[in-house]
Amino acid sequence: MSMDERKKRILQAIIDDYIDTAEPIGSRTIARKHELGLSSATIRNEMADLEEMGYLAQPHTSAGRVPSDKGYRLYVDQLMQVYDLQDDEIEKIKTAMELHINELSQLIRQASAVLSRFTKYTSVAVASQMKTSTVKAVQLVPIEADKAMVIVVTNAGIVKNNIVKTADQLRPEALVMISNALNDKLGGLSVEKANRKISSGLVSELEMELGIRGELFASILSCLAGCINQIDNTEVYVEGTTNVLNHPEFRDIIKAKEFMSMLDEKTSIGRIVFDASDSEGGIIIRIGSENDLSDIKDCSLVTTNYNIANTFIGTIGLIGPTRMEYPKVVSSIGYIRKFMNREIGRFLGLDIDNDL
Amino acid sequence: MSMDERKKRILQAIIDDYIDTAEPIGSRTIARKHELGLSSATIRNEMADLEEMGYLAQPHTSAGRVPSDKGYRLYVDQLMQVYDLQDDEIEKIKTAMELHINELSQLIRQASAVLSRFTKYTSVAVASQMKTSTVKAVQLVPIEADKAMVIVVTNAGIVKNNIVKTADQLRPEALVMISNALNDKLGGLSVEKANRKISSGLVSELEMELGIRGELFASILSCLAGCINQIDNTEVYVEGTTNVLNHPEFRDIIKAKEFMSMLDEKTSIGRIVFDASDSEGGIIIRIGSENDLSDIKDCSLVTTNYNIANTFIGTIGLIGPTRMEYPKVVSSIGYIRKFMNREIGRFLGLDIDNDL
DNA sequence: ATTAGCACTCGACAAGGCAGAGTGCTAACA
DNA sequence: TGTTAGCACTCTGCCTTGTCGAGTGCTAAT
Repeated sequence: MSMDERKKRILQAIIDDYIDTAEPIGSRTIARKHELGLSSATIRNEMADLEEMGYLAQPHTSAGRVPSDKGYRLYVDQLMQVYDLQDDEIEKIKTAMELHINELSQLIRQASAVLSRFTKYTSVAVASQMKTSTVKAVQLVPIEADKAMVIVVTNAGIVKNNIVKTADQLRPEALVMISNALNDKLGGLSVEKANRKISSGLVSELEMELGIRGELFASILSCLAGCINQIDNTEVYVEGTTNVLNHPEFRDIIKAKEFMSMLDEKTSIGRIVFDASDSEGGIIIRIGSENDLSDIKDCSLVTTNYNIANTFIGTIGLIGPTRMEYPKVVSSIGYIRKFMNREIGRFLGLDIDNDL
Repeated sequence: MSMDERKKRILQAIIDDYIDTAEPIGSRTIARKHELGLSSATIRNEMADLEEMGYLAQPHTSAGRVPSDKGYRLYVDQLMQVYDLQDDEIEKIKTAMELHINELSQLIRQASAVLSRFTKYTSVAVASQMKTSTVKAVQLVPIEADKAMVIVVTNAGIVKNNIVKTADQLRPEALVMISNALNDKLGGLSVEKANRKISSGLVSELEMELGIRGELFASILSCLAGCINQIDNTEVYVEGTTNVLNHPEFRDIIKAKEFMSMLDEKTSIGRIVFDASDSEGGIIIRIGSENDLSDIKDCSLVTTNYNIANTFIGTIGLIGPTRMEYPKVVSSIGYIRKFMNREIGRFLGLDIDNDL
């Protein structure tokens, strides 16, 4: 039995309908609603074939068919029709993203929120893998006689700061000296290297060069190390969790609860999304059991990476029932991705100008 | 008809049971489970009285009674027995709060999360009303030739920063001058006053004093204004939304959805929580219709303020069905409040030491 | 190869019946 | 006079039953 063109068209029709209605689809429905020029009986036979081939499943005898994960896979790979965002939809996204962005994380969160509101699914954004980031600037700011703020800026525009208690004897001028020395030593290093450098004798190195007693600024260095470690922390933003309640597959409150608890585990969902992301600019679709975690074996994940120039910054995606509106989801994510890349570039001052 | 002691004990028994079981309570249940030395018939008569007086309600004839808002009010005011946290519970909270706190907002979020996880209700924390904050330090940090970071620190330890594009001609030394001048001018001012000062001719004032052309640093000032405005932004943290799904009053998915959507409106729930907060150290309980917003007329809100010395910083609380475990909730919030106050003090370097 | 027809299956839904928990009322009791 | 026992009544939840509609597989005719 082979997968001929007719079977594909029937499968497509079934999946389209099922995505729409969430009800098992019967042969008559297809015969009526789609102009395939076939009777319900013929379609019935084809459907039996498709089931045997594993593309469809039957909840019970004498119900209609529902797509299997394998069916969805064929659908997203070959059958579904590209959905072009309408002008007004693009406008809607654009205005929703219109916001005074002050921090990179704000942009990411905003994008995540817009995506989930627009698609009515749950969005997950991971700002991760800052391991590739490099330290751009280190600065010490005196705040009070015995307190200073340590600030680290990375090339990706991430800013971390921390207040540290300093020795009373440290005068502001000394702070400036230390600050400059730190910039010299750490500027341009990757986060990992900077960390290693701090923990391997930077104190005594500076002690010699600056002529300041090490114990006076040791606390500053350990605080700095803390900041740098924070950079490496992957942040996970989940938006629109309540959207799942709109989908009939989560009508059962226990299912809904499971789903939401799973999303509350930010780190694990972050890992899943991150692991799902792949290579460069593509949009990755993971359907049901294709996902590693069994918790989401009834869900699909559509993700993409956002980045700047060639630096990978993070992943953003949507999660929903396997019965997802793939065409719309894919184009939405594609658009948001482009939008984010442009905004991030703009935010960091790289004037990349591509039209949207 | 008066509210004698016996009626109170019966009411207490009913509410205790109802909080436990979420089922309407009948006279026989009370007679059996509580040692009141009364028959079900007597209790029945008393219950009829309590209903007439408005403390109880009946879902329908021939069902048991449920407490009304008025009943809960009497309960929390006079009847409920103080719940003392067990040693192991305190330990649990303490270890959960054990965390390297780097930012004030992190502490608040953490406290909120712990509270919701411990009580199984939904927690809301508002870090708000920074209007009373004053500017402690302003700092400009050069990042690249034509970019600088503007940093503002307040007396409450809030830090905001922003990157700004500067004129090429501004040398780092000029930045230091401007920075110092800004500290002079704005240090100690309230957020509002600082804002007003910036917008009312600070540019020309500095131009004169420093001998630097105003247009060179106007962008810095507007960026600074942006930072200061951000300080004023109230942040709202909601944790444990999925907890509501555990309570039978939200078994209906529509109710659950309503509740969650309401919580998604961060600003409005923030306002409600904030409005509910009152005066100083007390714990405020708002039961059902006592709340201003009709959206939560089936919910109770238990809130308290956290602060440092005498400066009000924000509000934290729990939201759940009116059928709440008030005794446990109240003592949990009370404990978290003390804990936060101490940690905040410690974080800001005021070594207040009170045992917990 | 396709289609019409038919018998069969299964879930959804409404109607009816029953058991259990609770009430209000009345009359008896201490 | 307050308390209690007893009884008739009511309402919900649950289970059973019957019916309807959508869907299927199979067979025979086209």
